[in-house]
Amino acid sequence: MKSRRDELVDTALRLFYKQGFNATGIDKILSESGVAKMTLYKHFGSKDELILAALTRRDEQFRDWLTNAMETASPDPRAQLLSLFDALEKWFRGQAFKDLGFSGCAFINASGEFTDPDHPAHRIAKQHKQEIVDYLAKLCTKAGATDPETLAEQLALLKEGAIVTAHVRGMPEAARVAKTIATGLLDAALPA
Amino acid sequence: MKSRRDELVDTALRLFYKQGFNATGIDKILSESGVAKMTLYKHFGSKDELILAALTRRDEQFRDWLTNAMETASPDPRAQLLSLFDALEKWFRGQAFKDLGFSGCAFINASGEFTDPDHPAHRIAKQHKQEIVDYLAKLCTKAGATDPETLAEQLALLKEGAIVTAHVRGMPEAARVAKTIATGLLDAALPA
DNA sequence: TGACAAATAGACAGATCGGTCTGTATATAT
DNA sequence: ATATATACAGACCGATCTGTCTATTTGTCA
Repeated sequence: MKSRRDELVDTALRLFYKQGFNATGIDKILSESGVAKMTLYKHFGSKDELILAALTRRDEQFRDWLTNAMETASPDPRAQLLSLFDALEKWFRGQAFKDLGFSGCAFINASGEFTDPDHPAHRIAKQHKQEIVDYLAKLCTKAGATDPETLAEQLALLKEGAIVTAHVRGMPEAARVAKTIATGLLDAALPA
Repeated sequence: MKSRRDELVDTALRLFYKQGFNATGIDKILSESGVAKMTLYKHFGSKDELILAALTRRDEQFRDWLTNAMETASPDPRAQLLSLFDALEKWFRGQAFKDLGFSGCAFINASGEFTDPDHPAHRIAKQHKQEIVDYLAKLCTKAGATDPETLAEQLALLKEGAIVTAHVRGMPEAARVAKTIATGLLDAALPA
């Protein structure tokens, strides 16, 4: 059973993601979640704190989904790395996070609204991206890459490019463009 | 000499870019530009129209800068394509658009605040990205690529990945990560 | 000098914002 | 049954938002 706090965070995440952070008012979150205003301010000190809680929830949710998708795709680390882009395409096409749809990356969006790198929301975004790079580097090591960190940075950059292209241009097939490049990188960087 | 309209659009672009669209109020644009409110509403029917004008200005400004940087870098189309990433790194480090600094891509940011693909701001963003792809495809053709459209899409995706990585993670060296990948793509796709 | 266009300052309206407060209802546990 | 914690509804506050209005000033051209 969901707590009132969970109800708030889930509703906030959904609205922030679809309509933006600054454009989403407290009152809309309250009416859509059916929670009273005082309850919000018992759990969170301010709207800003609710934003951070929503982003933290998204971080867990997204990385759980991604690592699960990649690890169930294949036992082979090389194939797992490539399956990243298959998972992305499903996301772009609205087949993951069905209650949220696809409105780009919540962390890229947050960094766009809070451009100051010291803003807490921007810091969470940076941390989220770093954790994904670290996860990819782990897989690259398992796959036998001689320079797993560099390879992970390259794959992560392809991921970001695919997300932006899919969202701004409405082009979910960007995932396959990225996958093609990634295949070439893995062929060159991994032992046959 | 700058018209009052230009003064408004330039100030609006600077504030929208640094602080976000929804977070920037009309009054701040007016006070920083020294323009009266009625003058704004004579030139533009609403804040939304000013947003569109600012994005349109940014489109011209950015593509002028980019194509100029690439075409002055070398007469060779292959080298021009690679110099895209040198230009990006200068941008990331704040050495281009000195009055604006670097706060990510204004069009990615706009798409993040106006996620609806039918929103006029999102449409302008999509169009901006498409025009850059078309320009890259033209250069790829000149460089002798057998499939210039695909190559252009790949290079554009690398560009988007570099921008996001540089902004969200504060990592201007992402331009070189992208350039390394691009070099491999060009080596494989262009005649020796 | 006089007419006209454009921009100015600033009050104002109506809505919405984030956040505070009071008072009531509900549910659990002793 | 009573005490306690939690959440409810909703009024309320000051600030801010976009957009409208009036009245005044500035600059230009004839």
